[in-house]
Amino acid sequence: MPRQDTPHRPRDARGTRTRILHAAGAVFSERGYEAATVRDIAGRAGVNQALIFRYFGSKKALLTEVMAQGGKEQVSGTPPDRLFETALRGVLADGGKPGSDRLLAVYLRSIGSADAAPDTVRALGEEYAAALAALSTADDSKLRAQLAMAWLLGIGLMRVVVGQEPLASAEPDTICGHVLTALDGLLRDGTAPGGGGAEQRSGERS
Amino acid sequence: MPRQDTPHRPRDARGTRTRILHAAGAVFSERGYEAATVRDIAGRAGVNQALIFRYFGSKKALLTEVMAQGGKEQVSGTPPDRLFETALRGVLADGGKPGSDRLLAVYLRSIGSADAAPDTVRALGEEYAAALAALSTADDSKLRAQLAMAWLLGIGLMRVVVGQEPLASAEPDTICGHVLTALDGLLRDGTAPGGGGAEQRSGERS
DNA sequence: ATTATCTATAGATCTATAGATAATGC
DNA sequence: ATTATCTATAGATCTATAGATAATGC
Repeated sequence: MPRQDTPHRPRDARGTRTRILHAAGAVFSERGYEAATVRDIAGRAGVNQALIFRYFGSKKALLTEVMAQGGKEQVSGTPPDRLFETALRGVLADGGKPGSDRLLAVYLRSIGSADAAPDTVRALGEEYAAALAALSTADDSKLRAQLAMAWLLGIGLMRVVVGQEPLASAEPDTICGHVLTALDGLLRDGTAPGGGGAEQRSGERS
Repeated sequence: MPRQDTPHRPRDARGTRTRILHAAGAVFSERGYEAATVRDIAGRAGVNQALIFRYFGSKKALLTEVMAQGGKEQVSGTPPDRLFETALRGVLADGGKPGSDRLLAVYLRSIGSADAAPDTVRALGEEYAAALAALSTADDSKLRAQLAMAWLLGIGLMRVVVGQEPLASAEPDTICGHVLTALDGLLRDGTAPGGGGAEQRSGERS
């Protein structure tokens, strides 16, 4: 049998770690946590499968690290009144490039199976919602902010994961216009909404 | 070794099939498609594991059957102008009882891994969106309807799967009020939204 | 006799580890 | 000498099937 044409690669600990992280982001976002295998990830990263355990310890720890990258900076680096639109546009920006869009897909695809995912989503959503809640003077401003975040996630789910048309191919500007218009009152007003179905009964203001 | 205390159960093909379906709904909704095992499901149903393959052929076929049950009746049985609120209240109704709430959790938890899930969600969403789209005279009424459906899914995701507070414990009436108020214009108007952030740039029309 | 139920296991994964091999730094 | 990379495999699943056992219908 001839010599395998895979001799040892050059030694580059940091580079290998980064390659694994990027590959994991791609594979987790495409297949979800359970269906993605460490061999898939190692293959995509072009590294030996055992190195994943050397550098990250376990598959779950790798997912946690993938989910931890990115995310928080956006909250502190964006003024609250632009935060929602910025996040929404991040979701809408199509998914070729590595970044927060891919991260969203990782969350959405792993939420069902990996027990770490709901915690991470909850923590991240908590931060966004707290910043958004500051915009409203309503006493249930946090609930309102979370409803807005829920819409954002739902749009990402239908567009990126489910791929439902025409939503999946619609212009970001169009979607953004609809959503921001609809949410304007919810996020800004302190007044109780009056139109819809069954709002808090009108006598009850205390 | 003494006789096993599990002699053959009474023969009840239809009953067994039903028990498996119900147990599958519960387990899939709790753990997601990948993490749920046929042994879990058989155990919960109180039947032998091999019967799942006898009655459904494969684990994936079982998921498909679980997802197929329920769903469609609501669209045809509800007037379009009540459809969204009815579906939203179904999502908000807490999940002890077996029904469409459980079904939603199955969808949300399996969307990442099972390749059948996105198709099913897309098909179901298509029906809802088509009915909802009839309410609006806008030329992008289908997109608007899908945005509404996306909100519904997102709320379910944050409330049922992620369990984010205060959203998870908020009164259905309160959430319903906020959401219906915000969506009022989106689902009813034919006029282009004018408020938000970055609507289509005003000069660029053709 | 028919067929629902159960036992036992094949066959195919997948994560994780122990320890060999080889590239780098001194 | 140190340590990044690779080989080989343990150990633990999990889906699915072949065929034995036993409950029902005639």
